[in-house]
Amino acid sequence: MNEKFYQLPEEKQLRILNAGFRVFSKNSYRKSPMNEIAGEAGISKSLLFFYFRNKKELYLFLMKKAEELTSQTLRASGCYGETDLFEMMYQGLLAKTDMMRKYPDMSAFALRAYYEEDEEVRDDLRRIIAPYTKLSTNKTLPKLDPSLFKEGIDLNMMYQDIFLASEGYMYHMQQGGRIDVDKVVSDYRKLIDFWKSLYLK
Amino acid sequence: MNEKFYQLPEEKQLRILNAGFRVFSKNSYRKSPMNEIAGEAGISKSLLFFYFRNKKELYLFLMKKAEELTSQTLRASGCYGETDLFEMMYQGLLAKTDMMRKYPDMSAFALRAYYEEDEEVRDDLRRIIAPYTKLSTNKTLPKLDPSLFKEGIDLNMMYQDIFLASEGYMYHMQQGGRIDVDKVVSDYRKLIDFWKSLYLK
DNA sequence: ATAGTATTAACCGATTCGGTCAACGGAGGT
DNA sequence: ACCTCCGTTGACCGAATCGGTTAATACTAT
Repeated sequence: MNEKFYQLPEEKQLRILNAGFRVFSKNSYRKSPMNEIAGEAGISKSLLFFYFRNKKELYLFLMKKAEELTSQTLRASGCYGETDLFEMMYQGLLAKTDMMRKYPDMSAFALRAYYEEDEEVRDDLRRIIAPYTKLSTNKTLPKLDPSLFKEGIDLNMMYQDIFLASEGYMYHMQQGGRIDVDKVVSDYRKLIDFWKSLYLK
Repeated sequence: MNEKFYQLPEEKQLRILNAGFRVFSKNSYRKSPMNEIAGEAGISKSLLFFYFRNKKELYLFLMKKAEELTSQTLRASGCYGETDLFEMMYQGLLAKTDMMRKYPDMSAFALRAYYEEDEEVRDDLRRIIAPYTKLSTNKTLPKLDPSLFKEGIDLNMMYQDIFLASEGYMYHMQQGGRIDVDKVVSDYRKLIDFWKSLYLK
């Protein structure tokens, strides 16, 4: 892509990025026209083609950006340093919501790109996603200190419970256009506290 | 639509329905071509236009079919007659999985149609969805007998927990192509039993 | 004015779209 | 063998859309 893109005022860069995320997240790669992205970003199609040589380049650029932003945000959130399982999940969701404020459609875009099958981009796509693919084994619970939890609790089931509910939250957030992010966060915090009182000694 | 459609062997009807659900669920109404649906169903585009006068008619027919099938299946599942909250949710998920076996992409289609904004179908769509819209207040908990549950449990939070986790399950099921429906059901059953041991006296 | 840069309208050839229509093929009936 | 009916299709149409190019415009600093 054209280096000039980075010299743009940040607000304009953001508009273009988000327009790309938005359009590509709603339809497949092939069914997402460049002029629609340009229109959403408030620029002309020609200018979009000036910054990105072709559609494929823009698409892959967006994917790289998404991967880079998520891993960076997640690392900076401190959720990996958390020892308390519940606080760790809370920090994780906090990080995600922060990103959703700045890039509302990025996660939807990434999710869709993950399953994109179009031969024009498939291979290069897999190459970008590859490292992230193995990491998605987070359905299995991390190591926990059983002495912290009430007796008789099936920790495996507990983790499934809170993991699925958290995913249900994320699902809610992405569904149906705009939502009150702050309310979601505070609701989730309440749920976390509920779980703590339920499971912790 | 053409009455001849109903005279088709059921297997062929099913193929056409599912092809429509599939294609319309992956892209917006405008970006879902008729020839793609025909190809997916294994018939020619001409024949598809023989059964359905135009794209709009097919789309609305599918929506009506989806609404009709879900409400009917849900009613027949007996989940409304259940008094036990947990068993009620289990029956509800059972009904949904049964439908997913026969119409794998119907719920994804219905979900997407719910937010479809294309002016060509928007108004007629709303008219079909309207009754179902008010009903979606199931985020608030039904009436429960507190004496059945352990003391000190915040029933409101408990319901949010299991409701969200259930949605997380449904989310899992729809995501990422084909999955083992039977495994999902048995996993969910385990989770239900876990909740019972956790919350019930 | 000038030079350089950011931005666009207009255009191009190729493809796709919704929809039509004449024709094909097979299964009786005569 | 011929006819007829009917499910089905390939070929076609005009319009729209697509990715991408280019020549010209608007803007800005000198």
